[in-house]
Amino acid sequence: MEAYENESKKGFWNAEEDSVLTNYVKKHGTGKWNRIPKVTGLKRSGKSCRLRWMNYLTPDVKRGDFSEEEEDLVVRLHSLLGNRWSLIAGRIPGRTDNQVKNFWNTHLSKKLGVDKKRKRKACVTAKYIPGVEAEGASSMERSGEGEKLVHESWSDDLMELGNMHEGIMRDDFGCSFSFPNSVFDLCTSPYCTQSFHHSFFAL
DNA sequence: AATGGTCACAACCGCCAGTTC
DNA sequence: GGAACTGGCGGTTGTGACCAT
Repeated sequence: MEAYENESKKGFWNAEEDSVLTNYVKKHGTGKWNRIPKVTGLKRSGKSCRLRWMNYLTPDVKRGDFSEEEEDLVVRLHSLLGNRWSLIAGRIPGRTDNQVKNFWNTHLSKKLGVDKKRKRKACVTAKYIPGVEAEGASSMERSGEGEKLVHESWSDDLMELGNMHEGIMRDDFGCSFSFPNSVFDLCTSPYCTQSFHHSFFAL
């Protein structure tokens, strides 16, 4: 494998490489990315192949400018999740984490006057609330821990949001607060769908 | 037309967590 | 238990396009 890594080509992909990668994925499916250079002869690392497929070649990936709806969604999700680009992208059909990240960095952070440094590592501890957790296993649920760090980058915006919705989130945001873990799933659970979701997205 | 600055975005890097042996 | 491997994530960089001078 080292040999492949060492002779890996870098930089932009060409049409031929795209074609080789696309054919491989069509035939074998995704996963086992490190096999691709060996099997196809592509002079790219497995990671590079994965990235190229995920961000560009996947059939359902949407190209072009973000719509106003998408932009609005990114802003709202970012205020909730911080720089969790993969989570944000997961809620925006056809958009990848890289697209969302680039869009934020080039458009929205400028537009909203976000200070990048401010967003980093505002550590908050959340408590697991038995019974509140909705369907769907979460890492917190599985861990069985009473308290666990669940998010390292809750932004100031979320703190403000929390204060505005204290019926949903508790009011002691100084260092810890109780918070349904399913919020991580961005309110697709019954609990959140009925409460947090409506409150939050009605902002 | 040439040059320099800025912008947008694709791709890379380093780190971490999960899995396998 | 731990080393090696693999995939995923967020941050950063490199490059081409565009614009102003």
